[in-house]
Amino acid sequence: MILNAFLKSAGHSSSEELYDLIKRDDPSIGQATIYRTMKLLVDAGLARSVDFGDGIVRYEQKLGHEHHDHLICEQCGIHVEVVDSVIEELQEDLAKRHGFRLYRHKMVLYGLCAECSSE
Amino acid sequence: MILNAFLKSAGHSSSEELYDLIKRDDPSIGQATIYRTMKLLVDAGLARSVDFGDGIVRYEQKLGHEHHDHLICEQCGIHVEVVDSVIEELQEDLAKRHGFRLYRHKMVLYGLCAECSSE
DNA sequence: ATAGAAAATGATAGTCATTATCAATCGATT
DNA sequence: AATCGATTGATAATGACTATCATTTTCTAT
Repeated sequence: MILNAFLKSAGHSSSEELYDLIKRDDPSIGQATIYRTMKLLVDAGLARSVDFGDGIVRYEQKLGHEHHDHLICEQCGIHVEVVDSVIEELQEDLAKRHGFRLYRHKMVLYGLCAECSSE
Repeated sequence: MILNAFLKSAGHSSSEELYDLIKRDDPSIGQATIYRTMKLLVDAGLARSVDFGDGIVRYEQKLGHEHHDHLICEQCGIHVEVVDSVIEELQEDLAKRHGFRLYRHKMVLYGLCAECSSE
């Protein structure tokens, strides 16, 4: 049921948001179960957690959903998924230059989207 | 007093860490004051807050301390400040390509440092 | 089927970093 | 010195999340 709600939800949902959704179908569900299940989905490789820096863990689908970074508008909150393969390579190089073996990275770009810029 | 402790502290200190330091000189100080003051220092342009993704806000000096990103060893926790001007440019391009005006970004690379790799 | 073990659930209390509140103190200005 | 606003420290509150624990629910072996 939780998996279903998660898969149906487009974008990046928090456990809290999913809880509100699922409660509509089954008011008896507890939020601890949502938190637990989302962690399980991450372990199972179905979900990936993302950190936008606001203290809330959001989840996005992982299946057929390649790695990407995020571009967020600080005004309206809209977010775009982006990837730049050159940046990815340079990150590898950068880490290697410092003797690090790179496991993963987090990159979030904050700015103003076209809409909000023109206002 | 807080500013002093912050300036003396090398690297990235949390309010909590600064509190422990300052308490030694003045046990009467309250931690709320540290939290408040660190925010003031950020507003005043003396400090910059950094988010390593562990739920703790750390502060670094801003004066004469250019923008940079972070490379963190997931084993021993050591962190290195890095900059790659090409990456920075590409981030600008990337944002522009999506119609965004870029204000700032956050990039944290997680991996294993040379030390920890060789163990 | 069925008893007994193991896992999952919901309710709720607890964490932990941070923030709000509020009375007391400090400080500048008259 | 009196006044009024800003700052402080102590403490309660917040909010996202986690731990606990008694109670189902779900296996699994018989």
